[in-house]
This record gives sequence, C-alpha cells and structure tokens, in this order.
Amino acid sequence: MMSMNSKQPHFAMHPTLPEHKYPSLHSSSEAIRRACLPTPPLQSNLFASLDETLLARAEALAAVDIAVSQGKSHPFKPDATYHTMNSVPCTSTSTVPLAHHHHHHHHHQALEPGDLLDHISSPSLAAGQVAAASAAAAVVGAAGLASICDSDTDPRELEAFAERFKQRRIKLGVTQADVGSALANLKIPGVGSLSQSTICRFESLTLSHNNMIALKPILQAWLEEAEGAQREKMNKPELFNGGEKKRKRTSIAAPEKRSLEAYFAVQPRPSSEKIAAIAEKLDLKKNVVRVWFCNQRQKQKRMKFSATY
DNA sequence: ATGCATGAGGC
DNA sequence: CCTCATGCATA
Repeated sequence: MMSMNSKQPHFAMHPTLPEHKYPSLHSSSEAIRRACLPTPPLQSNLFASLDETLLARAEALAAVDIAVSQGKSHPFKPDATYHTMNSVPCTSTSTVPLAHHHHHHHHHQALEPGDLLDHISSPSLAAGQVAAASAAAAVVGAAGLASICDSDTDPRELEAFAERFKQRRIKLGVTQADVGSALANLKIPGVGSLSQSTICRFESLTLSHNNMIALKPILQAWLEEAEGAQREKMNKPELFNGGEKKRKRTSIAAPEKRSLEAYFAVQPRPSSEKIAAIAEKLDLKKNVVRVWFCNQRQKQKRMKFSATY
C-alpha cells in the first residue's frame, strides 16, 4: 500500500499551465553555504556559536567514548584508498549514462578517486593507464563508433554550462520541473524524465562530478530542442494515483543534528554498532541515523565542494 | 532549494 | 551495508 510506487515518474504539477514561478532566480552559483566539514554556517542565536563549539567538542568526545565502549578501536576505514580514474578517457556521454526507468545505474561510477582531492590528484597519469586508454580508443574506433570525445570532464566547462543552461531556461520561461518532465519527450533511449530536484541540483552544481557529466549532454539536447521550437511546453501525461500514502519526511531537530555532525567529524563511517549507539543516545531510529550518515557522505562529494581548482 | 529516503548494483 | 543517482515532501 505504499511500496508499490517504486518509481512513479512524479506526476506533473500542471500539464499545460504556462505558469513560471521561478524562485528568486539564481541565488548565486557561488553561494557556498554548506561547508564540507563540521562548521556549518549556523545563523542561530549569538550565544549559539559559542555553545555550538563546546557542544561539538563534547559530542566528539562522546563519539570516541562510544567507539571505545563498543570495544572496537577501528583505526580508520581505508575505503577510498585506491585511486583510479575513469576507465576510458571519453566514453561517458556515449554510453547511456542515464537511467531508463528507475533502474538507471550504469556502472560507470568513477569509484571515488580521492573524494575531495580527486581533482588535484588526477594529473597522476600512469603510463599503463595511458596505454590502456589508447587501446580502448582503438577498440572504439574499430567498432566503427564515432566516439564522442567530449572533453566535458572539465569542471569549469560544467560550471559554465550549468550557468548558461539556467539562463536560457529562464529565457524560455520554463521551470525546472518543466524541464524535468520535458526530457521524456526527447525520446532519447534510456532517458526518461527527471525531477525538479535534479534539475535544480544540476544548475546549482550540487551533484556529483560524474552525475553532472552524465546529465549535461541530455540537458543540452533539451535546450537546443526547446530553443529550436520555442513554443511547446510539453506535458507529461501521468495518471493520478488515488489514495496513495504520502511519504512523511522525518525532521531531525537542531540539537540532534549538531550531535550527528560532531560524530561525523570524528567518524564519517561508523559501524552498525556505533550507529545503533548514536541512535540510542539521540533517541532516533537507527535507520534514520544510518541514512543521515550516508547523505552526509554524499554531500561531501558534490562538485561545489570537491573542486580545488 | 534542500532534507531525508529509496533502490539498484557492488562488495 | 555502502555508494550513487534521484525523488518526494517541505522550509
């Protein structure tokens, strides 16, 4: 009764409603508010800043305490220790980088190179890798495929495109949600619709580097199409589900959030046991805490904060 | 614009 | 259980 909607392509809010209610436009692409570390721009009370620091320390200590009590000292989890780069130099855009229905997943994941430092450490090209790249290119060529070697792996290019995209999208009088649903009309194999959230994140670069690269060609295609025929607003015929249970969004209170951030600072990847302990201390569901950590990790990897250029 | 959640795919 | 791409619900 609630798990049946695996991936409802989100019903369009207004099929043919020429309503454009863009938010206050670009809230500035360079408005970096979410620091990638335990120093969130809290605009709380004046005394909050002081308390916050002390609290954070206390929580951090508590986190360590938890770790100790669990009897697990885990030095640290060497997860992203392996540094790898894209398997092939230029194949991202040509190999169906997007989702089909909701089973997207194209395993072209760049395997977390170095997280925040991947961009600056990438220039470390091994001879073997170069050779492999050449070989791959040769293979593609032999296959008769004109590999679209888009050099859009460049963060700057992506940033520039995102900016242009937003500008032109607004010029067309189209909302982010409209763009999302319109993508399905492009009939690009393997490309369905996207949500307003994703379009928004693309424009604000709050997506992973790889995700940006995958979405760029698609959004570019839409843009050209839309500008070519500046008149169709497309509508996404989707049946309305009657009586579907609405998902409720849990809201973690500020105090708990601060604690979680403190724990995260000392242990970004707590074990199941630690998560359980934290959940208990904060009186939150274990799953909520687990997901919180997952989301927090993802945030660290977003373009805006991983770029060191 | 963004917080919390889902689910596929990979270990 | 994690990572990733995505999305619903919301501030």
